[in-house]
Amino acid sequence: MLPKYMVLVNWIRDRIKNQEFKYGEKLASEKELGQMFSVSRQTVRQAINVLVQDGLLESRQGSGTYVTRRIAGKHSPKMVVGVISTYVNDYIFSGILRGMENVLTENGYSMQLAFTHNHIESEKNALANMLTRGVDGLIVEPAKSGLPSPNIDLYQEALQEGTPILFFNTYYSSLALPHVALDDAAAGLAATEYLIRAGHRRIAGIFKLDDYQGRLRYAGYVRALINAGIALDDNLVLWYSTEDFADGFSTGKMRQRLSSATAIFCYNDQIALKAVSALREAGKRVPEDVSVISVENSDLAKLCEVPLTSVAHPMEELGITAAQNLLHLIQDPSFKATVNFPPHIVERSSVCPLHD
Amino acid sequence: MLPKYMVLVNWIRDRIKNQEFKYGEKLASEKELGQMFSVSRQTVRQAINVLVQDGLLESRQGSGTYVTRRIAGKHSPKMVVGVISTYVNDYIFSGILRGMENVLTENGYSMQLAFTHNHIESEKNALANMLTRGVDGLIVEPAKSGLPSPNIDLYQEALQEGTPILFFNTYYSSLALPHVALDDAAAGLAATEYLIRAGHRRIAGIFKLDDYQGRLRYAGYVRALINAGIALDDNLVLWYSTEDFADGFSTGKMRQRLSSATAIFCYNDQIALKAVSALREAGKRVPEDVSVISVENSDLAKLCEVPLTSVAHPMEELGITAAQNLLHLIQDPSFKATVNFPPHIVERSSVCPLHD
DNA sequence: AATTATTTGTGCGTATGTATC
DNA sequence: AGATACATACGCACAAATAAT
Repeated sequence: MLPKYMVLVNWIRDRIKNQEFKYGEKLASEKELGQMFSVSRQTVRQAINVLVQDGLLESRQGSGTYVTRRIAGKHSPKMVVGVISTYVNDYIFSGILRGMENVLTENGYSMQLAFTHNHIESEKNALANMLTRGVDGLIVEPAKSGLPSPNIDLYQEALQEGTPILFFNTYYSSLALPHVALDDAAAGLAATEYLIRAGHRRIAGIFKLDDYQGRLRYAGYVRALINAGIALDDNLVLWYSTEDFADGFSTGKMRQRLSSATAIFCYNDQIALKAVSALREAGKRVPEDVSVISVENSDLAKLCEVPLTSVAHPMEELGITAAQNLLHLIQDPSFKATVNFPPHIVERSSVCPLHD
Repeated sequence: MLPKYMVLVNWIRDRIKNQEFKYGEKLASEKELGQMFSVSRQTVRQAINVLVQDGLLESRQGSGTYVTRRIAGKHSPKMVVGVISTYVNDYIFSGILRGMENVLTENGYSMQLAFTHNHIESEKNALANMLTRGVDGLIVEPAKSGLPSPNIDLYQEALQEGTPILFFNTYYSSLALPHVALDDAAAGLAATEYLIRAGHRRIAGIFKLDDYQGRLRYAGYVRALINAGIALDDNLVLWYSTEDFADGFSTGKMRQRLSSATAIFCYNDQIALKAVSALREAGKRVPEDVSVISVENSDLAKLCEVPLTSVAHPMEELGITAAQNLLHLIQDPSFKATVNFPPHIVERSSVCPLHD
């Protein structure tokens, strides 16, 4: 049997959640509430006290009891932004982090950081932790964005509590939340068109299947082929997952499936380097026999033996934009924060024109 | 006029502060307290309620009211560790971060991160922020560790509040706080001895002056020379600061000062590469004319034109150890957390034996 | 500018319920 | 089973702050 004061607590809390009692609004007086619920004034006070401790209500002697104003009110801003990313060691992430950190500290915010290693369970823990602890906003690179997410309820909960969320690098297509990312479809399109312009027609593609970026880059790749009137050959398309790569991706499969291609579009620099070694094992030279293009433009791409032509990732700029837009969102929840960065190809020496 | 219940609140709070009421101890019953202070039981309850909300007391129905048992400090554990580092983009830091993050999340902690860019003022802000917000412990790479720090009072404040502090990479020699770092003196010693064993005697050194690591590596360098009976030539020693490097360190000075050296010990890979280009501009070859050894063993050292022989930095291991030891310190403030990692030279091709 | 009604804050007395020892 | 302690609940009175008249 729920105590009377708890019944009242729940009644008020529900009404605040449903926006029926809006921020800043004045509650009925203690006497009135007591009459409404046929309880004593002391009981009403006990209920109100719980919600004051919770930070949902604020009592002003002689005036009344008010629903706490979220913006510019007493509901103290924590000045902390939660950042959840997939990988620490990722080359791209250190650039993004640099950008975010500059913007956040300049604006007096500090950053709470967690990594998911692209595991759903870690993401769940990180989200729960941030929500419990309380952050003013979340910047998240979702885990396994290419697959349906079981953490959607946690994201919803955060939104209901008024915590703005901004995705970066990738996003869940099923959630209508803002994101800041490289335009991955355009990147796939541009890279594939680049190969087509160099005369290639048998163009293979290697894509990551559990990240939504992979799907989008694949979509761009397919569109480029269709636009050029080239039939899509499923044998030339290879999908891999986070776990595949960790297990030591077998290059045997690569050699076999890609043997007839004259060019390969690779999901990122890391997999591109794997592809290059696989090709070398098969006795093929890059770029003379097979051209390779990738996405990321990391140090790896610059410094490896055959410097890779690659679609640049706007790391630092992306981090800056993400942080700025989240801060906007904190001020104004209706702010349109989505940004897609157009791709930009950095030419090096891993692609050459096809000559038969 | 203070309300009666507040008088009681203060009375109890004082007694807890003075250890007169100890952790876990049972308080007098509400009725008794009421009689003692000649107030009603309701008033006593109101006072107790304030302290329960404060986390100082805990009421158990049917049993009594108890002083909250707490772990070595004023506040309940937040399960958050603050990490303050100098640079985001630093190659070493991403490895350290990876190690720390793994340990912290495995133990249910989250990480609040801030960067100082090696500026004292940023460090001050970061520290103040962490202390205000409340963290269970701090892992700090101090800024300008080679110079006297004006932030010492903030560190003291944190310690007084019972927040353990662990330094990493470097430390303030004036503060008796634990640290986890590469043994920089031993690194300087080992690297210089390596050059001496290769027959070099005119060995220059380039050191960073505002980081304590620079001083220690210099100390190791000097010791190696003395041990080998080589007189220290001040003309062969070059000092630079964070700001010098940011301004675009002039290679002219380097060329001039180092012209007579046959080998150079460099503070890190970054400055070593600067030195290599300076030598090249002066028409000297590395390693044929001048040998170069550095500290860091970054990707840069591996991938640059003349791969650098370098003292390896135990990045990930250091991060793991730092996080583990901080967690130990949180449990047991008397834990000896200091670790100095022995240096370990990775041989590449930037050093060759002296032949006249 | 002073008054008054309203609203919350403080404080007490009492009664009953329920968990613990 | 009984004594004790906290939990819930009601009623009343007055103080202090606020807002409207």
